[in-house]
Amino acid sequence: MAFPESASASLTSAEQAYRGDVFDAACSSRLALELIAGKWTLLIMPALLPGPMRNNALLRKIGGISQKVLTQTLKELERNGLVIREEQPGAVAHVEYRLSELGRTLSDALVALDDWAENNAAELDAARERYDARQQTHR
Amino acid sequence: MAFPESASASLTSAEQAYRGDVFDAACSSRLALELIAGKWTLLIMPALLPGPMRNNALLRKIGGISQKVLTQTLKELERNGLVIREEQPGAVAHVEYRLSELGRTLSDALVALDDWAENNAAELDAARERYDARQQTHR
DNA sequence: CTGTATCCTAGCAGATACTG
DNA sequence: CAGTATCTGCTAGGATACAG
Repeated sequence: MAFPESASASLTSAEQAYRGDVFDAACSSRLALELIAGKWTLLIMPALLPGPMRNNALLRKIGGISQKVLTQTLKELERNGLVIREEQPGAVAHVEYRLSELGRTLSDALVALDDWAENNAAELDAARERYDARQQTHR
Repeated sequence: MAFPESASASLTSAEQAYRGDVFDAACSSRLALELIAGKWTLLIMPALLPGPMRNNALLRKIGGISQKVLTQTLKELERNGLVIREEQPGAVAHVEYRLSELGRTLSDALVALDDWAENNAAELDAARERYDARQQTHR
């Protein structure tokens, strides 16, 4: 659950000493997994890879997300140290979001997934059609 | 949204020429993304990477999953052509699940995510604690 | 052993309106 | 522009019992 705390007050190089097991429901790596498994995390993080982005820009870039969910997800990502929120000085409100170092390493892995989805979506569609057609005839 | 691509031979030409955009809510690659974004998909697929597994073995290996959700998720993965379900002959019921070719390519990407989660869970924990402590003092 | 069939509930997430 | 505040529907998912 929370046994890495003893050796990781500041997390220098001793952080590699700990390795979790995602298959263990009680392991905190499960929390990490559930965070990054979120359907919006998979889009927000890669969207920030090219550079910092503002709220509205993200809203426009990520089709289908609502303002509320975007804010919620960004806040959760910030809380976990993956995204950095920065209020820019000025008269009008101006906030930028960018990836942390840690966030960038995650984004790389997520981009691979996005690419996989884009490249294999058609094959999945075809498989679904085949499966559903088979069910039709069998029942 | 159309790219020339020489992919799998089992696909029709129309399917081969298609490349999606996950940022487009209407694109079918979104469906693919949502499928693989599921918290259980991220565990089931890598669990099958070493070799075929039976229902009960998966149930034991994947901590926290229920029989119902396991069956549900496996069926959805089978429907999308990622997992193959095979009933073994015999007196007692005996079913094995294994990855398809397509599924194996996805699993590789998912394992990378699992590894990331395991290696960085401690750092996420620390970030959360820092963030929550800051909120405590600021309010 | 491998599921199916219900019932049921917490919380995710959409729509809408308002604030600094 | 960048959020917050509600209200609310939906459905993922847990518990349990039963079936092939």
